[in-house]
Amino acid sequence: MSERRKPYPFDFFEPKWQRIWDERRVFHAPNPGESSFDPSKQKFYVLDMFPYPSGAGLHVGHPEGYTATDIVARYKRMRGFNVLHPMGWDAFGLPAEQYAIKTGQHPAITTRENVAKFKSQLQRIGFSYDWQREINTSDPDFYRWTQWIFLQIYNSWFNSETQRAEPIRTYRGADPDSVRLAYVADVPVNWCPELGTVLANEEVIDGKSEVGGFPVVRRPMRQWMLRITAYAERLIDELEGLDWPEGIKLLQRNWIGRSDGAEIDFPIAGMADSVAAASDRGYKIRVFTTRPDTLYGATYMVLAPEHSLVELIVSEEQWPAVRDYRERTARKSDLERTELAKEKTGAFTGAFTINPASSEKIPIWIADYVLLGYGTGAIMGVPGHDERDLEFARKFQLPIIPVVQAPGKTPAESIGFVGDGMAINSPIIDGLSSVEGKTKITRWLEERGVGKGAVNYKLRDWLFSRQRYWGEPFPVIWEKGAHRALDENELPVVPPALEDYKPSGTGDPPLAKAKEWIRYSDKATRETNTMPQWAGSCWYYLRFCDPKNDRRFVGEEAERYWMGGAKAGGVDLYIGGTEHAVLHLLYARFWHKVLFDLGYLSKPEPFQRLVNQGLILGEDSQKMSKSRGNVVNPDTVIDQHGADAFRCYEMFMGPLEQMKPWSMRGVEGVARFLARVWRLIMEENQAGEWELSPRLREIAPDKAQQKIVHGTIKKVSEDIESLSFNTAISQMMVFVNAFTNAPAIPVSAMRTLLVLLNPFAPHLTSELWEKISGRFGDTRSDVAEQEWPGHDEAVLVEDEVDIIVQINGKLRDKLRVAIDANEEELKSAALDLPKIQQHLAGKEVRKIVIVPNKIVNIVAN
RNA sequence: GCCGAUGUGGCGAAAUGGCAGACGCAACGGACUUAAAAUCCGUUCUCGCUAACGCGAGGUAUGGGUUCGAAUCCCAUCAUCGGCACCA
Repeated sequence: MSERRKPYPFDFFEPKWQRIWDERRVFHAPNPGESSFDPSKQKFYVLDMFPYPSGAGLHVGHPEGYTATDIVARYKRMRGFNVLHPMGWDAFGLPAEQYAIKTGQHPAITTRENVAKFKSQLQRIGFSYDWQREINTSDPDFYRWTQWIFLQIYNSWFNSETQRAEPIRTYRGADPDSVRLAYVADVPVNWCPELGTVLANEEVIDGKSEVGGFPVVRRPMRQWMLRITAYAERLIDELEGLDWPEGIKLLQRNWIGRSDGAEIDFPIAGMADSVAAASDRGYKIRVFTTRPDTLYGATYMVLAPEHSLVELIVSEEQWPAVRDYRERTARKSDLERTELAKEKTGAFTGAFTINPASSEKIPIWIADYVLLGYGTGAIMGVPGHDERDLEFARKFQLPIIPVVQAPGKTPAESIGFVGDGMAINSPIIDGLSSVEGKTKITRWLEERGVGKGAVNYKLRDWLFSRQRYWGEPFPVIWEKGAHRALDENELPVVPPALEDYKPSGTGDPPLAKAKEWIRYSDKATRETNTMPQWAGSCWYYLRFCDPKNDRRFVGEEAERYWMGGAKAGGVDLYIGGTEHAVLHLLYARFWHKVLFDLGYLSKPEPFQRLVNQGLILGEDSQKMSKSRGNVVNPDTVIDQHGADAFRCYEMFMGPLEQMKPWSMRGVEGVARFLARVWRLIMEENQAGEWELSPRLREIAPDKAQQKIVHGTIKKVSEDIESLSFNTAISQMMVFVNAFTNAPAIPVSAMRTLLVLLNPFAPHLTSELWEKISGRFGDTRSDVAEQEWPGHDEAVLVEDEVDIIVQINGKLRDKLRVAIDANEEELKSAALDLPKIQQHLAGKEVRKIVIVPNKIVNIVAN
C-alpha cells in the first residue's frame, strides 16, 4: 500500500491538522473564571471511560466509544455549547503491577511508557480532547485527593433516619468506629495466593481471579471495608431519574438485590444439659424470610455452619458430627460450595426450637446452603414451598407440610409450589392470599414482639484494601492497635520507593517491607495496605472539571458549572463498555453520594446518560485475542487508510451498542467514500498535483440539490442526537452520490457537507474547508468553528407524493397525486387505476382504508 | 435454573404499524486503458411465467394471534450472546 498512491493525501494533512489543533489549543474548554470563558454558553460534559494503559496498546475496540463521544463533542461545540471532553489514565492497579513484575521494571516506569504509547495512539485518531485536563490516577497530585476523599468517608457515618452520610462528630453513640463508612473488619476474604492479594467478590469469577485466572481461597483477614450497604436503598431508588439503558439499571438492581420479608425470632427449646443454660438466658435465633406467610410450614431450622450460636446450642452427642461438618465446609473452596446440581449436605445439632406460630418443636440443623453473610445467617426450613428446603427435607427425611394451595391444585399437589396461592393449614391466615397472609402474619408477629417486617440486600460491604504495591496508600496510622486518620495537610501519603515491590505471599503487603516508611512516629506505624484499582475511577470525572486545583479536589465554581444542571446526574453523556455495568458504576455512584451528602457536590448522581458500546469482534467473528491472532491494531488501519477512514468505519459498522465484527473491506469502502468527497472538491492536474476542482462554482443549488442538502442536514443532526452514526454516514453517502456526476458543484452545498461531516472526518473536512476558503474567501476561520446548519422544512415539502394502493394489504399499484389530496380524491383516483380495476374484477369492495399522503387499502372479496 | 438482549440477502446493515433489503462490502457485466490498478456506469432476495418491456407467487429464526395492513405489537417454541446463580 505504501507504494501505491493514496486516494487522497491523508498522510500529509492528518498530522498537519493535529499539530494545528494542538498548537492553537482549539479544543480547550475554559472554566468559569478563565478569560476566554463565555457565561452565555451552556455546558456539555461528554465523557469516556478512561483506559487502563496496558502494555499491549490500543486495539480497535477502545476507539469505538471514543469516536462516538468525539463526534458528539465536536457536534455540540458547533451547536454553541462549552464542551468538556477530557481524557486521562487509570494507571494504578493489578495489571500494571503484574506486567511490571513480569518485565522486571518498576511499575512507575512501565506505566509512564504505556501512557505515552496510549496517548500518541489516541492523538493519531484526531480526538478533540482538552489535553490540558489530562489526569493520571497514579500521580500524587491526583491521588492526594483520592486519599482526601477516603478521609471524608472514614470521617462519616450513615444516619439511617435522614438516609444520609453525616460527619462522624454528629454521631451520639458510644463507639463511632462501629458506624464509620470506612471500617476495619476481620472477614473471610478471597485470598489469591498467586497474586498475593485479597480480591473483592466482584473480582472473583467461578472461584478464580478475574485477573490471571488463579485459584482463590477463603481466609479470614483484617481488612478495610466501605459501608456501601448503607446506600443500598438509595442506589436502587435513585437509578430512577437516570437515562441509562433499562438492562443496565436492572443489572444494578439485581446486584444490590433487595428482598422484602420479615425477621422472625425462634426461641430455643428444652434440650440437652449443655444448652439448658443457654436456653435459660433466653436464647433465640433470628431468621430472615421473604415468605412469612409460610411460617406454619417451617418444620426445621438451618443455621449457616459458621453461625456463632452453633457452639452454644449443639448437644454433646452431636458435637463430633457438627465439628466434622464445619471443618469440611471450611475447607471447601467457593467453587466447590457453589457447584451446580450438587447434593444438599448438613448435620443435626441436637437442639430444637419452637415454631412461634404452630408452637411445634422443630430440629435445628446446620448446612452450607445457608450463607452466613446473607440475612441473619439462619433460615426457617419450609420444604413445602421452597425448592432447596424441599430437597434438604427429602434427603434428611424431615416433615413436609403444605401451607400454600396452588390455584387449581389440591393441598398435596401444592407441595413444591413456590408461587402465590392461598394459605392453608395456617390457622391465623387460612384462606388469605399469599400477599395478605404476609401482611397479617407480620403484624401478628410484631404484636407479640417476636418478629418484624425487614428488608435485606444481596449487596455486601466493599472490601477496600489490597496487599499490593501499585495503589494509593491509606492515609491512616495505627497506634496501640487502634486506627487513626491522618490530617488533611499530611496528604499525599506517597508510597516508599521500594526496590522489591513483589507481593510477599504471606498476606503482608509489600509496603510492610519499607521499615523506615512504616514508622510514622515512636508509637505509631502506617497502614500498609493499598486501595483497589477502583478508587481512582470512582471520582476521576470530578477532577476533570478542575484538574490543576491544589486547594480542593475540585473547585466549587467549576463543579457547579460542569456537574450542575437540571437533571440528577452531572455528566451529560458517558460512554463505555458493559463490563463496568455494575462495579465501576456502582462504586462511583456510592462515592458521589457520600460527597453529595457531605455538601461537596451539586447533584446526587454522577452520570446522567449512559451508553454502552458493543464489543468489536475480529474478522472471524470471534472475540479479539492475541491467542486467536485476530487482533486489529488501529495504527495499521490508519497507516493504510487514514484516521478519518478509521473513525468513519468504526461508526459505519452498525449501531453503536451492538456487537459487530471488524472488516478491512468495510474500511476500504468508507475510505472510498471519503475519497469521493475529496474529489468533489479537488482534482488532479497533469503534474499529478491536487488542485481545486474547476467544477466548483458559486452557484445556487437546483431544487433537487437543495432537497438533498436540507434532507441531509436534518437526518445527520437527528442521527447524531440519537447516536445513530451509521445512518448519518449513509445519508452523507447518498448526498455525495447525488453530486458525483454534477457538471457544476455549488460551493454552498459543499460547505454544508463539510460542516456536517466534520465531526466524523475532522482532518479531511478541515483541509477541504481551508482549500475552499482560499479561493472563495468569505471566511478565514476553521471549519470546526462554524455554526451547525439548520434545515429548512419548506425545502423538503413535496408538491406531489406517491400513494401506495393496496388490495387486501397487498401492494397492487402506486398513485402520484398532489400532496394533501383529500380522502375522496384518493379513493376515486385509486379505484380508477386500470390495474386495480383488473384485480377487483368479480370482487365486492367491502371497505377502503385511507391514510392521507401514504396509502389506500381496498378491502374486497 | 432465573433475568436480559438479539435473530432480516453471500456479508455489515436499513426500515419500530403502511413500497422489506436504504447505505456499504462482495460478486457479475460494461465504459476508460496496450494492459492492470484506480475511477465511472449498470445488475444482484427466492421461485415461476414471458421473445421482451414486464407479470405473478413467496419471503424478515419457527408456529400461532391481534389488525384493513406486522420485520415492527402479543403468546409459545428454538438458537446465539451477556449477566446472575443455593441470596431464604
